[in-house]
Amino acid sequence: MNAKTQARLATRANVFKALAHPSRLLIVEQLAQKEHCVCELTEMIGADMSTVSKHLSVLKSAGIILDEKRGLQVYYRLKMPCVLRFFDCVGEVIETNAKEQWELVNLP
Amino acid sequence: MNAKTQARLATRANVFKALAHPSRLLIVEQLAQKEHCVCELTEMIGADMSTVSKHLSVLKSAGIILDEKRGLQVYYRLKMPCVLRFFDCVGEVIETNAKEQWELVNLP
DNA sequence: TTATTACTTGGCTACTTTGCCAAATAGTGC
DNA sequence: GCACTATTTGGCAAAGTAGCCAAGTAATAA
Repeated sequence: MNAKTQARLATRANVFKALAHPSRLLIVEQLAQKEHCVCELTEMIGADMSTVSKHLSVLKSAGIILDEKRGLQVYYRLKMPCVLRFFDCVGEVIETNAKEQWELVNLP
Repeated sequence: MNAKTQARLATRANVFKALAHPSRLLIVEQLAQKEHCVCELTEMIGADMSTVSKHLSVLKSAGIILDEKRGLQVYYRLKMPCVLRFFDCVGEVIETNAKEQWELVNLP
């Protein structure tokens, strides 16, 4: 594998890494509905605000979300709505797995 | 956030986690073309075979790929081709980021 | 200016992931 | 049976990630 391929794969892997956390998926789902300030997302997630802020910065660095300061609050919104298309397939993968698990237990 | 939502998000995050590594992305890309045995993938990735085998087991546990033993070799193939749809959007995210970086440097 | 609110950053510990090596397993052929 | 090849598994050290607290920054308001 050459250096260019290596770099391309690492860049792509970073986008997946940014989405590979339950709290960050919740953030993306919520921002898909409408923009939210950090305090609202903190409330939903139920973690320390500093923790949520760090999750937001991971998503922002990956280029998935955007921030805008308005007064004291910082509002975040989805920058790349195409990531939502991922979710259908992920759901499909999970359903297939669940079905196979079920069939393993309930043998005919 | 209730326990059910928590569980749903954790399950989904696992699928993204499985894809969040350059070597595993290469594996998915290659298996999208055709099935490959572990030795071929090891050759492409250029790591220890035990390392590649562990990457394959991560993808298999996530339900993304399938294995089939034929003689001495184990052949892997893509089980959920829908994950390939992710790649277009990831490419879009990366291009947008790159363009913005470029504009930051080359101010008008 | 000081106080207050909303958020981010630094620092630390606990936990997880990665990758190599060595050992174990499973087929094949003699 | 034995040797050989392809793959998986266990164990360990190094690197990376997550989350909390405390300290820092920035906007607002008194």
